[in-house]
Amino acid sequence: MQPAIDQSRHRRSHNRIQALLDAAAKLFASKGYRETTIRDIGAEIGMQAGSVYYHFKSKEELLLAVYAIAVDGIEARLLAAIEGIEDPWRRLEVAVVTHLETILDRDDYSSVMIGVTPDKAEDIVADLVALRDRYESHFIQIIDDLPLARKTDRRLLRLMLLGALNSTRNWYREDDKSAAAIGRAFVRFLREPIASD
Amino acid sequence: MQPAIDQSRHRRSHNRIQALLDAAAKLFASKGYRETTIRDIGAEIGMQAGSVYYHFKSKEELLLAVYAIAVDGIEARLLAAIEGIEDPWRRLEVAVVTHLETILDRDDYSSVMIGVTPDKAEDIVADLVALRDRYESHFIQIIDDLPLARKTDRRLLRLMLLGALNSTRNWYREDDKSAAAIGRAFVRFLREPIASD
Amino acid sequence: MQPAIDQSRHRRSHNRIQALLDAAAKLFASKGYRETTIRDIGAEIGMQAGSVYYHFKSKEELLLAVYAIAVDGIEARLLAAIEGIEDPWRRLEVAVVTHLETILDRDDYSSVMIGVTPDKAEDIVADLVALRDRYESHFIQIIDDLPLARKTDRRLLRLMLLGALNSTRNWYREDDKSAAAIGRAFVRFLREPIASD
Amino acid sequence: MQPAIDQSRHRRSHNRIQALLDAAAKLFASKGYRETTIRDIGAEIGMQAGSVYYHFKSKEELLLAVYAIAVDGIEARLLAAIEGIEDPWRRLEVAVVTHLETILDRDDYSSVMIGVTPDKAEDIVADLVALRDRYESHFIQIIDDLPLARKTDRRLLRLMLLGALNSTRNWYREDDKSAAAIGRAFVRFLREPIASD
DNA sequence: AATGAATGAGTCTTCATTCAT
DNA sequence: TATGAATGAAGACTCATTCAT
Repeated sequence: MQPAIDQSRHRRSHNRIQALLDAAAKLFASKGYRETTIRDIGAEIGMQAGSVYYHFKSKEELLLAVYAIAVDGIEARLLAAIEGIEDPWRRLEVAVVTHLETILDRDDYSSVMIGVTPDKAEDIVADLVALRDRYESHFIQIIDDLPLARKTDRRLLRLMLLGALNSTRNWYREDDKSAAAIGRAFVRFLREPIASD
Repeated sequence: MQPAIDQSRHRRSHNRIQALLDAAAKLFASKGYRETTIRDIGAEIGMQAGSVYYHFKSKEELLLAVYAIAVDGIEARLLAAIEGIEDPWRRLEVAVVTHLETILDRDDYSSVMIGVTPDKAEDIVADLVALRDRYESHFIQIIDDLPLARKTDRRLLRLMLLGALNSTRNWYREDDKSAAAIGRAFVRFLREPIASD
Repeated sequence: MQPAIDQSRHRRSHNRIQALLDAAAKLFASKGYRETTIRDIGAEIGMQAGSVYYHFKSKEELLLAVYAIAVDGIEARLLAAIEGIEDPWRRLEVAVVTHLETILDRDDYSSVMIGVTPDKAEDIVADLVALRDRYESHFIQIIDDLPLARKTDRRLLRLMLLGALNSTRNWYREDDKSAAAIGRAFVRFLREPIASD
Repeated sequence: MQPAIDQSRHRRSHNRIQALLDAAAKLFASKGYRETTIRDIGAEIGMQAGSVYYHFKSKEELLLAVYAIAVDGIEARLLAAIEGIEDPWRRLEVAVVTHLETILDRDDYSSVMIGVTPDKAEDIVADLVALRDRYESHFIQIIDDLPLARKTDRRLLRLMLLGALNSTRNWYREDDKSAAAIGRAFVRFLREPIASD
């Protein structure tokens, strides 16, 4: 008879948690983990610092939650994007473009995952790293499927590519080329000989 | 006859500043700027926190000094390494290898320059950025000299390369391939077609 | 029926702020602004130094609050005292006596206003001065209403009187004449010829 | 045989002490005792903070020295000024004008004496007060010599006058009336009835 | 007579966290 | 669910003072 009440409660609570996560993601992404205060996060959604602790038992826990959502999101996007694509090089290109679009379109969650190094939160480094690894495993797979010259160090290739990709957030500006264009260019640099003659 | 006296004086004081810089570089590099305490730095060389301020007027000033030394050092190494090399691709390779050897050999100073983003120190962002730019300008030059296919976006190429290079510090371990090997591989990935057939 | 609950809540919190203000007023008045520590103030009411910052965002803000209360209080007393008095000289006398009674009865707030020069708190000098000016404007008015010999420099007269009044706190002791007696004497010195013959 | 050497030494040292005193007086007068750093004082004359301690064994000792010189100076001026003047009211006027000219002409030493309350320096309060008292005793004398109406509280009169006089430094500006004019006005306010009719 | 270096106690302030309500 | 109040540990920085040289 009154599930509505509970539902609304749940929903409301869910909303608050969601709001909290969004606020945290936004601030962690823009100012950094250390530089963001629990107070800042609360203020963002009109909540008192103390209240945050009703939902998350520590700042690190909050970071972990954001990280988890980030990985879920970017991973889902990636898988959806490459699904059904057969050509290995095409798969890579799509994966790269998708990755870049996600982190450069100022998706706060992914930005946190890219921008906050796990070691900022001592007690959960392992979890954070595991999360990242889960996501990067897809790139391992994709690169493994590439028809490459014998002896190509695929690990190094992946590391080079991801390093380049993730550092785009340090210099990318709104008026730059599109994320997609940049992604395609990166793949082309690797695939086609860039030297003239 | 006894310039030694003056020298010892100078040397002692100079040593303390040097020790301070080394300690700061070490800690900034390993724990991060924000995460490092003036107390930490002092303790590292058996000096009281307050005493640090006799030599540097603020934590930011200390960071700036470390940054400056870092750039002086890595820039000098780079220029020395590529001097006299005519072939443009060879120049790039040497530059890349030198850069990597510097930052991966756990040279604390360079690590700070690579690892500490300028915006962590509000009052000196500009100086920090200027310092970085000075160093990166050499890569602009080197890449400009490369004989590349028309329409190659050289800026993007540089950004990709430096991004990949600098992110090596996030995954590089002692037992990995040598810095030189990694550097050469990176250049090869760009220069030669990696695809089979 | 139980507004008491809300009241007690409010009252409790209000009490802490009040207690804080009282403690600050007391210490600023007796030891001086610079000489008083946030720790001192907290200790006075059994509060941790850090906790003070929950209520006031800086030491200066606390001083400003004390100043504001001081002016509100002394101004209200003054206006109440002279209200309805028609005779200008009588008004002055009452004003002077009231002023003196307020600051000599060891009213901590007023003592802060009289004893702490605005320039001790850089960021709020202007506010402090404005507050003082608001109070002193009443004396300007009162002296303006006095029937004085042509050419009397009323500004100088006010400055002389207030200077004399406010410096009483430097020498006044409990066993001295009463504040009222002193005030009346001061006015008499100005109004009646003190010279014999 | 070589007193010259010693003399020059003495003289030189004397110069440094004098310079130190002047610097201290200047800074204590303009910024306040607490607000002035030993470093500030040293810097003013190109001397290291530590060196100050060769000449004065503590900051308080330095303040005491400044105070003493201040009193010697202002007292000498006062005595010289009133010497030979017979008329008691004229003596007062000259004393007042002289006092005002000394402290308003930005004589740093006297400003310190007027502006720095003895209690800022715990260990030497007594000495400071004694010094002040010595100077003020002359005003006691001068006022005692005034032909005043029976029952005039001469102590109160002196306190009022000195209070008014010394607080001029809080509001006096360059473009104000001259110190002498202000002094004469103050005396007139007391001597002649200011009321019209 | 003066300096350079360092000390150590103290200052304001910040912040993650706790907890009674 | 959430708040208000408070804590306590830590952090950057200051400054009178000391002392070997």
